[in-house]
Amino acid sequence: MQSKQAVTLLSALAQSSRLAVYRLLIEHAPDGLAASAIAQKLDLANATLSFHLKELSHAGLVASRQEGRFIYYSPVIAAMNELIGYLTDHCCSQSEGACAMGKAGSKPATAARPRSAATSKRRRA
Amino acid sequence: MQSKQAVTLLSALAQSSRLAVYRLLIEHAPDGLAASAIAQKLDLANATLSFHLKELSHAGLVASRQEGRFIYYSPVIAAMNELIGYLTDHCCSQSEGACAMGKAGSKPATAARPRSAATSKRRRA
DNA sequence: TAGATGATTCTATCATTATGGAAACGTCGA
DNA sequence: TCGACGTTTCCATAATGATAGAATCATCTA
Repeated sequence: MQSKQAVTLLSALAQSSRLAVYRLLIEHAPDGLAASAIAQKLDLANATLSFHLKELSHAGLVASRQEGRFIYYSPVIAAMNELIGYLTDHCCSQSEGACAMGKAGSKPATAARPRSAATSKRRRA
Repeated sequence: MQSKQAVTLLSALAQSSRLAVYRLLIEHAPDGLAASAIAQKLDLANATLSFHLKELSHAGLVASRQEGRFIYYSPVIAAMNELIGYLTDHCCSQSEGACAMGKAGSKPATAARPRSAATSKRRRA
């Protein structure tokens, strides 16, 4: 992944509504959610949500599939993986390998995760 | 880390000049670089660079120290760690733990061993 | 076919961000 | 004290982004 692509992904996530949409979709992966359900849960106007969904899908962070009248949106985990990989590759100074794996102490269960139940929460070995 | 903070960090990095500044600082960590050196290397006007440095430092991604007439900027690894941790915590669906550590699909060595990149020149994916 | 519903696009408006010249501020060496 | 230099702030301008009402498109049911 090159920087231009990274900027695209970062821009897509650097907006509170879009980040909320993405997080909501993650909670409902892999099936995803219909646009109307997202709009209702996040209290967004249809046009506004559609605008944000277009941004997210244009960045490759979400995918959509049609089912009847509904369009379901689901997160593209691979894109997020690439982004995290990019950040990891560029957050470490060569003099000290102080990146994510060395620290391991931030906070395992950050906030109340409704139904995640912290099952697969072991990030990094 | 909460979402608001994540949006702040993502916004700070979601701009090509700022991402380039941060990457440059990472290459010169932990000593950092003087603003004039950054401006010269990235071919940015002084005022523009100062604007971006303010953004980055306001987000907590870079720190500065004064040495005589020079002000040196260096990256704050902990902030990037927090961001990566946040993304990692929210990029995994609970149904499949497909995030960075379990997958190893996109990048051969990096995903499994998050340390690599800093030493090598070939950080492309 | 019509009607209802879900979703997007069109359009306008408002807000934020990016850029850089000019001026001001700080620090240094003489 | 001065002038040189590095950096930031002020300011105006241009570009981009966010928001949502209204219109449009698409799909289902009857």
